Amino acid sequence: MAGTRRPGRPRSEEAHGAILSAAIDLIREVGYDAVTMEGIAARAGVGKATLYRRWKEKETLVIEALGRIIRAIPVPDTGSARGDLMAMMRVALGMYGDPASHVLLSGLVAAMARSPAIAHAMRAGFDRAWRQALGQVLRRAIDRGELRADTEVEMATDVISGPFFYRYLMSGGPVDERSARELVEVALRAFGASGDEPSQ
Amino acid sequence: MAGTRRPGRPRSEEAHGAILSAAIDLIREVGYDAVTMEGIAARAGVGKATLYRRWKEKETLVIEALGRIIRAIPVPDTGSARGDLMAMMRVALGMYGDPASHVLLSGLVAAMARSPAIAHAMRAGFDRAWRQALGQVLRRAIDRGELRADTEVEMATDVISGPFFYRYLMSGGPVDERSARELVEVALRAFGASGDEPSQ
DNA sequence: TGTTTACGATACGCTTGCGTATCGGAACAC
DNA sequence: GTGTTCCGATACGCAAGCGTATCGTAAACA
Repeated sequence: MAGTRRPGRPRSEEAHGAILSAAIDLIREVGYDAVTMEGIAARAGVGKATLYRRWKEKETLVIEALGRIIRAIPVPDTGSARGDLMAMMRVALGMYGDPASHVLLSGLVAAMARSPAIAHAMRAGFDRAWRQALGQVLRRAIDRGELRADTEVEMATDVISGPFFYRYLMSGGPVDERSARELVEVALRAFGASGDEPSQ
Repeated sequence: MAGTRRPGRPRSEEAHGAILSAAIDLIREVGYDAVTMEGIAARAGVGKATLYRRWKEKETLVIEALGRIIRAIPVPDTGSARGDLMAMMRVALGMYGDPASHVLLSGLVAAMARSPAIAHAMRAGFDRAWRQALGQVLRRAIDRGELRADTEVEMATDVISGPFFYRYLMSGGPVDERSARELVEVALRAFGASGDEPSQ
């Protein structure tokens, strides 16, 4: 398998990358639904045939493109639950702070509702990376005794993640440093070990 | 103004309602983006001209249709913060429980990102009705001393609303009675007046 | 050098939805 | 009745994107 080599001109890695980049750019600009194969080809500077030689449909192309922009989220270790949670909130703020994220995220959320493959890619990518990092922060805080021993990590994760997601996509409420601090204090009150007094 | 009456056959109220119903049905089935004026007309059993006589574009038609399905949410009054919050959670469960809500909600979320008019209609409708009812529940609990006097109602609203929204549209986590109870207990620990001990 | 495959570009027929126009008939005011 | 407007239905030209096919050229291997 590894050594086999097809005759003829090999597929261009450069074109491959340019197509995936163009796809992501367009999803950010016009949203998933409005992205067309023609548009991707034009943006990437390649012919349509080059796209169809590699992907049968937009869906699989986009799934591969999503894989490119998902990065592992580094798990912060500041020594305290408060510091670690604020570090996680800043990761979220970085994502929400990019104006293009709105069209990108909402378009993909809509696509998830209609395409199980897109839903799987998003959950196994973005969502998983985020909740793994946050889950590790929470479990470490539980082990250190900063958070209640009976903390349900899944619920805590969603209590911390949900409010900004909801504000960003629905209510339009503030998604900023100040709200992040509020939210962390709320989480510490909700899940903090009894006896701990949240600071100011 | 009020007494003026145009000559000729009046516009059919029946057709008007049929069109709006058809629009909502289609948004639930295929999502906002995939809804077409032709599809709405066919589903409603009217001619396309009847649509264009009343609305210039899909956007304004949908906004009027949204107005039809938004209802005021009754503010529960069970006597306790826990009971009131659970009643509110059951309203949310009712909405999320309908499988068609997924395509409806996610499609509209995507449309909000591209259309300020849709965004306004959603925020002034669904979102406002929900957070007004929940806000009233929270303020009453604060007045009764069940919740901390310094509770930020906006943050509390989003801490309670966000997790299910996030699970429903992104992570796919459980949105059920059991999770609702967990979430209410979390909120009571986070915002409960000091000294109060959350039951079980 | 010859063979093979991919390259960018472009043309093709096809489908879908757009928004408008037109039709005979129906519902209202006068 | 007469005039006016709306009714459902349908035809129209237009634009966009689909997926395929076909150019001549470029890059690999034998």
